[in-house]
Amino acid sequence: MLTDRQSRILELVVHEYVEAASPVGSQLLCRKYRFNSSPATIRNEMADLEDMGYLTHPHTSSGRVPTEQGYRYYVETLMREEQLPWEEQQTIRHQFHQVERGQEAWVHLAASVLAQAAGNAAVVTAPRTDVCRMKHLELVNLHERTALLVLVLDQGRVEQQLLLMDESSGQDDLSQMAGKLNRLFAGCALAEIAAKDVPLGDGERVVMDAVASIMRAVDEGFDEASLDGIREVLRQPEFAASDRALGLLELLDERNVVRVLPLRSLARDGVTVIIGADNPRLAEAGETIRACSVIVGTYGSPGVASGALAVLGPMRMRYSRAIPTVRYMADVLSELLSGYSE
Amino acid sequence: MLTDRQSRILELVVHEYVEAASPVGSQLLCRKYRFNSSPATIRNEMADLEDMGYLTHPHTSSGRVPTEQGYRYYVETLMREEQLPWEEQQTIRHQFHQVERGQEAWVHLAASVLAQAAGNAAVVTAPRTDVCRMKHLELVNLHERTALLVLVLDQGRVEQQLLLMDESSGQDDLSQMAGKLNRLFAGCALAEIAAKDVPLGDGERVVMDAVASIMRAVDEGFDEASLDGIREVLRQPEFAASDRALGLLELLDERNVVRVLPLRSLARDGVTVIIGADNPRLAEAGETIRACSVIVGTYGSPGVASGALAVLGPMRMRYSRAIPTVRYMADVLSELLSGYSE
DNA sequence: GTTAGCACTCTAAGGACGAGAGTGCTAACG
DNA sequence: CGTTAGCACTCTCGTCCTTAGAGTGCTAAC
Repeated sequence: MLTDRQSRILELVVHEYVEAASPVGSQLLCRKYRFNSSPATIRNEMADLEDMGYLTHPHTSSGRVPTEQGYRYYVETLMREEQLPWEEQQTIRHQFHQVERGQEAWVHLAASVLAQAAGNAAVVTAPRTDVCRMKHLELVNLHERTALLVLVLDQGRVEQQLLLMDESSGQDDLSQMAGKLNRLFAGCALAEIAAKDVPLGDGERVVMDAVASIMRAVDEGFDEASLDGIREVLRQPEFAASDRALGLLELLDERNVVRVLPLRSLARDGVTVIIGADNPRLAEAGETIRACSVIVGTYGSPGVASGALAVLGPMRMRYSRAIPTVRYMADVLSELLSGYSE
Repeated sequence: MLTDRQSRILELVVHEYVEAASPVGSQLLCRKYRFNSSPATIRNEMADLEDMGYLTHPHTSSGRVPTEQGYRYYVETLMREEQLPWEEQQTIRHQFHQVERGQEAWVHLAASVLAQAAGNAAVVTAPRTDVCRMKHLELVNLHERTALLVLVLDQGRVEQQLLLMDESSGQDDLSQMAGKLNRLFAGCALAEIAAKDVPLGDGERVVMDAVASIMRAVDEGFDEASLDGIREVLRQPEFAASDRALGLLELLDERNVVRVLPLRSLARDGVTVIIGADNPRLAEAGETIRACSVIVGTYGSPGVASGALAVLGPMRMRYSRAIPTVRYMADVLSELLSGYSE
């Protein structure tokens, strides 16, 4: 257990290091924060904190830097979350004001807003249910035997697929077929479609096979996710070396973030903070992410539809700000989602 | 006009500098390429080439580096385009083999394949016609008064928009309305829809207003584009300094590449190579792009539907490889597109 | 016109050096 | 006994110097 003074010192070291990004020494702490102990005392305490594993030394004669454990203790015990200032809240809300452009755009926007608000990289996964249901399908004739299947799932997610039909059929035929399939299967989950076991014609078979394969991919596959704001992270001094920067870029490709950061399985109730190699799931993700922290939250409601959101930045991150931002953003997205779902 | 020997030297300097990324001196040229003139002679020629503006000196006593003008002369006059090796061709074609996931995915894939093949960043814009035509629209009931408009344009481009209807209507009402609007307007361009001047009900008005605004945005707005492979470029030594890297990342955001690189207006017939601040349209784009080159091509056929593709990399780029890659890729995309359009 | 020779220039890498910041230890203090 | 002043020690960082190496430009000879 830490004494009050030790706590105070640890807190200040974290605070100062997060702001200034350079190791913090006993004098600085003493002067800047009007500590009523002498530098020598602080040094002694720091040495103790180091023995306990909360601080380190980059080299013999430099100031102290928090360890992973130090950050963790700070976040769990010492930190006071800042309230998100009112204007900030308004700015966030405001950006969602005029958007009515479908789910994908919505997720993009959410990631971008979160990244900006948190000043770090942000990931937002699209909302989804446990098993998706087909809401509506449409067939559009593109070219002789080529048709476009447009499949609307619950939550307004839209998937498309090209179909090569056995025989060429006009738009009217296709519309009629779509109508029939909609009447039969609208509102069904994958299992229910299979259970119905309705006899289908050749063309209908092709369509429903495609539908099934899309729905299976959505059910089993990785979430659709949008990523934004890596630039903010790369601006930080820990990524000044270009090889590190490349490492991060390689890791955080929009196409595979969710593979590396399986947000849904990382998220617990409320907001979860993962510091460095904290989490076994992330430990394999390599060097780069071990120098980073991730703050994960969820939005929506478990029964109906839900998604996850996360802020990712260097371990030296302004947690007291980033955590409430994720919290607030989760609320906003939940609210918006409830206006979106059935 | 350059003498044969001068041409030879310029060619070798470009070649060597592109490969090794460090200024090339007279001795190296002499040894490595078994020149049958002495270093001194080469030095004299180099000095002449420098006077004529084809080469420069980073500092008094270093080897020579091509200037923009030097690269341009090389590309226009000296370069022999390499034939893309057959396996490479197959690799490219192969990657398009199994894709049937709609236009957006197609464009993404194209950008990714091009980036990989050229070893540089790549941009591909979605195919489009001069004015888009609506092919089909669909209305899906999401939530009381909220409906999702799914609009399929020609070339299979799908746009979505949420609609807030005046009064709540069931899926049946919506489908009926969609049917009517399809019968009226399917195949029409924006102007033709306006010209028809059909009297519409309140709900129909809302839908068609949304349709018109989407189509206007597509007609007038920037092309949809996909970007990939910036990492390849950042790996190059010219971007080792992290501020430069950040500059490039800022410039080449997927959301605004086309703003900076208006591919369609840059492209001429065939393949266009823009070296450095060559092109007045790019000159304003700032420092970063002035150190880069862009190779632009088009695909599709002007009357029907066409798009643009580009490779972007440092000015020190392997043109003899990148140019044929763009050329070949343009052919492949054209072929694929013709199977896609009406 | 070409080339050998040479003085000159500039970079890159390594070593020396002092200033500055910080530590750890010891001994004195309240 | 906890706290603190004092001090020697360590390590970084920027600067300066030096040296090796690569390359140039010029001149004079071939």
